Amino acid sequence: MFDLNSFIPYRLNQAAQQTSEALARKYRNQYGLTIPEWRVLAHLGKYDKLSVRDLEKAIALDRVAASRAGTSLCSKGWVQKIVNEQDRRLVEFSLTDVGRENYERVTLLAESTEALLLKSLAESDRKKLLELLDKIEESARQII
Amino acid sequence: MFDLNSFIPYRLNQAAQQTSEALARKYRNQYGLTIPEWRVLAHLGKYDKLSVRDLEKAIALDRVAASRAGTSLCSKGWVQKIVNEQDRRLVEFSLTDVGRENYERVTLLAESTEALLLKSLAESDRKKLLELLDKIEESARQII
DNA sequence: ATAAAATCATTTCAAATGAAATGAGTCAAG
DNA sequence: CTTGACTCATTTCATTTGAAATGATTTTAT
Repeated sequence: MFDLNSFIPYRLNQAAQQTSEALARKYRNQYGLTIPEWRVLAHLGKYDKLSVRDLEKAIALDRVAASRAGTSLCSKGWVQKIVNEQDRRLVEFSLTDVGRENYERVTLLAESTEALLLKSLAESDRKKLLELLDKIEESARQII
Repeated sequence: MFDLNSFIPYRLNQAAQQTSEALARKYRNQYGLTIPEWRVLAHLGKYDKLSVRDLEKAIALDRVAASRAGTSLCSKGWVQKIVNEQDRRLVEFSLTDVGRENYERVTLLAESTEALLLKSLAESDRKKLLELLDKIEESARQII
């Protein structure tokens, strides 16, 4: 008998949704941040300068969402947009000083929330999970 | 240095999205079915009679989505709605004969697609993954 | 018995989303 | 050079989504 509760795609969705909601509540309550904004922030913290296209590729936001999240972070004063002088089609997003400070804080919140999510898992489980997700994503990409 | 790619909530989202998209393509191409419709179908295959409220609780669709998916399956002729005579607020959804036939077919497609997703995993990995997702979901529910 | 509160499914409407259109800039071929 | 094909970010607009409103029914409290 088919059981949705042991059907991996469904369970991945459930787990993703539950964890995203938990995280989203934290970000929203403490920083008024959405998940797409957080992703842009997190990626800028690591890569310094990124165009909308870079973001689209790197963090699985479509370009409209990436553009909107970046613009919204700009209006918070956390991010600045600078047109690339070599190629004036490109808009480079980067963290402001305030953005960098908040990046540090939000990252701590993200990490502590992740720790709560993983509290009943061993460190080896975390590695194992990432490895399994890698394989599943790889297979998913091959399905037409 | 914080890395989004080893951040569990992000990776769960990625994996869920990739697998859902792969599945959704299959359902849409072969049966014109959406994911919410498939979930309702799958659950009706197992539980026979379900109200919108039952569906909401069981398969993580809000009641609007559940109602819409059920109604849409009705207009395909796969599902019927019958008002419960004991409690006339309740609308019981159940599979028609055609719906049951299609349930069998779609379930096979779901299982074969799942097998493709898991092709590089051992059977023990599948169990392990479900166990890890259980624990994470449980923890997520506890986060305010 | 009756009124108020609660529960149910659906509808409505405003917000979120994303595909296609737009406008700006670059590249490549002649 | 100049034209036409690309590539980029943003805007637009139609669709999707879900919170709140609605209308129907049941339960609870008096």
